[in-house]
Amino acid sequence: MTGKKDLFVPLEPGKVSMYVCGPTVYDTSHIGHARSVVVFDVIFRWLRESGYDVCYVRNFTDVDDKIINRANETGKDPLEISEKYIKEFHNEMDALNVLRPTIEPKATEHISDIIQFIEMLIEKGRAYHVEGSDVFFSIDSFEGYGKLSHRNPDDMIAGARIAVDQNKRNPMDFTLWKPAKPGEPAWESPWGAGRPGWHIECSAMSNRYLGQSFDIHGGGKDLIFPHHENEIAQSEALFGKQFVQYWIHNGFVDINNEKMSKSLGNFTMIKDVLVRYHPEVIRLFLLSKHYRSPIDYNENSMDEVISTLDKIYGFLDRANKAGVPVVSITKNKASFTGISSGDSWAAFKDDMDDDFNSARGIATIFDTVKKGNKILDAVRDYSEKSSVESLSAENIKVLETICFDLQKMGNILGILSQTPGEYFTGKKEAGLADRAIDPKMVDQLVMERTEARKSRNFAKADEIRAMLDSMNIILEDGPGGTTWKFTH
RNA sequence: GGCGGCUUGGCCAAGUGGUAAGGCGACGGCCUGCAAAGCCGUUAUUCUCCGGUUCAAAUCCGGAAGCCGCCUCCA
Repeated sequence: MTGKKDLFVPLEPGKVSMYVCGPTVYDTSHIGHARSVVVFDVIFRWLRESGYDVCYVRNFTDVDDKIINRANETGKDPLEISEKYIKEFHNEMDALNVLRPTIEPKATEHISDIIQFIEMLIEKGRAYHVEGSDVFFSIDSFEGYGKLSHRNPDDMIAGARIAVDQNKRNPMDFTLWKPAKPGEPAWESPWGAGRPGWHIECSAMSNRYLGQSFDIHGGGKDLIFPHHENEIAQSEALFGKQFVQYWIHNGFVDINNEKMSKSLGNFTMIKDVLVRYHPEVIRLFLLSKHYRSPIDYNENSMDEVISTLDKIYGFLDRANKAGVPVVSITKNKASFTGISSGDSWAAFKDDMDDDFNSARGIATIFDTVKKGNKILDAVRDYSEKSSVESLSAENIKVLETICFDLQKMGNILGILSQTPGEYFTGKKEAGLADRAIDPKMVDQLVMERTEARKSRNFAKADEIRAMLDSMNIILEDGPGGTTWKFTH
C-alpha cells in the first residue's frame, strides 16, 4: 500500500492469512500464470519455513463472460469448460512442483456468500440496483477509492474506450451482479436471476475464509486496477476496516522482449514450455529475477538456466560419488534429522527475508556449490578410489552440511526434488529420445575409446570423441571411468 | 491526458546512503595424453545523462532522454 517494503508483522502472531487471485478458467494457462503461481508458491513455502501457520487461499474464477463466450463458441456447457481448464491448470502446476494452496475456492460455490455481501452493501447504501439491470457499487460512497493504484477517479477519463452504461450513477461504478441472458448460467437472487460481477467474488471468498481483514493479498501487476482497487472498495466499505495489510504484485513475463498478446501471436503456454524444458529449469528461470520486475522469456536465458541447474546437480552428483549421501529432502525428510544447517542456509535466509529475494537466493546457491566443489577439488588427488576414506571425517561433515543447506534452499525454491542420479538419467533419456540415438551405440563407442586410451592410441580416442561430439555428446573422464552427457 | 515502473560490464542480474553480489560468455592458469567438469585469476574507477543535498549517492532530491506497463478482459 505504501509502495515500499515494509516490515512484516502478521495480524495474529504466528499466523499468516494470504489470498492470491487465481486464474479465470476459460483457456490454457500461459507462462505468465506460471510466474504468478510459482512466485506465490515460494512465498508460501518461505512463510511456512519461517514458522508461520499459513492459510493460503487461491481462487478459481469459474463464472465469467469469457467462459460463457468460450462455451458459446464451442457449444459446450460453461461448467464443462471451467472444469476442463481447472484440471489442466492443476496438472501443469503439479508438473511445476507447485504446492496446493490451503483452500482453492470457486466462485460458483460461493454464490450465497456473494449475494449476502451485495445485500449488505446495498443496505449500507454503498451499492444500488437498477431495475432491469445490474447491481452497481457506488464509488462515490467510498472515500478511499483509488488509494491502491494512486488514482483519482476525477482524473480518469471514464468511458474513453468503451461506452459508459447509462444506468451508472458514476461512470466508474462497477458491476456487482448482472442479470443473465437466456441460456447463461444464472442463480436466483433478490435482483432476479443472474450472476456475480468479477470483483465481488474475491471480497466474498476472502472474507469467508480469512475474515474482514487479512495479511497478504497477491496477484499479477495488472490486477492492481481495477480489480484490487474494487476489492478494497467493496470490503472496506462494508466492514469499515483495513482490508489487506500487505499487497504483493508480481511483474509480467515478456516473450523475446515483447508483451504477450493475441495480436503478436506470442502467447507461450505452460504445456509447451514443459515440453521443452525440465520443470525445475522453468521454476529457476521464473525465480531468477525479483518477482516485481518484468522477466523476459527467451532461448538464451533458458539455456543459461539449464547450465545453472546442471551445475547444482553436478555438484551434488560429485559429492554423492565422493561418499556424501545425497537424497532429496522433499522425498526423504527423515534422513535429514540430526544434521544442522550451516552458514549458507543463514545467508539464504537473509536473502529470502528481504522481500523474498529469490535472485539473491540463487546467488547464494552458487556460492554454496562453489564452496563444496572447492573442498572436493582439494582432495581430488585421493579421489581415485572414490571412496569415503579419501575424504577426512571433517570434510565429510562440512560437505554434509553444504548438501543439506542446498537441499533446504532447493526445497524453498521448489527445485532439487530429484537425486542427481535421477536428474542426469532423466536428461540423458530425454536427449536420447529427442535425437533418436541408441545408448548402446554410445556405450560401445565409449568403450572403444577407453580401450584406445589404454593402449595409448590417442588419435583413435580423439576421433571417437569427435564423432560423439558431432552428436552433441560430451565425454567426461573421471576417476570412476568415462561418463557422457548431451550438450543442450 | 492521468498513474506507476524501468535504465547497472559483451549478455542476464543483485544491490535504497558508506565506496559495485552472483551467473553466462571471453581470456590466462591449475588439472588432463588432449579435452570436459571443477578450481584460481583477469574482464564496470563505475551504475542513461545533467544539476543538487551529503563527510559520503548506483542508492536521496530536481530536471532531461530512452524504454515499458496500467487506465478495457488480462498473471
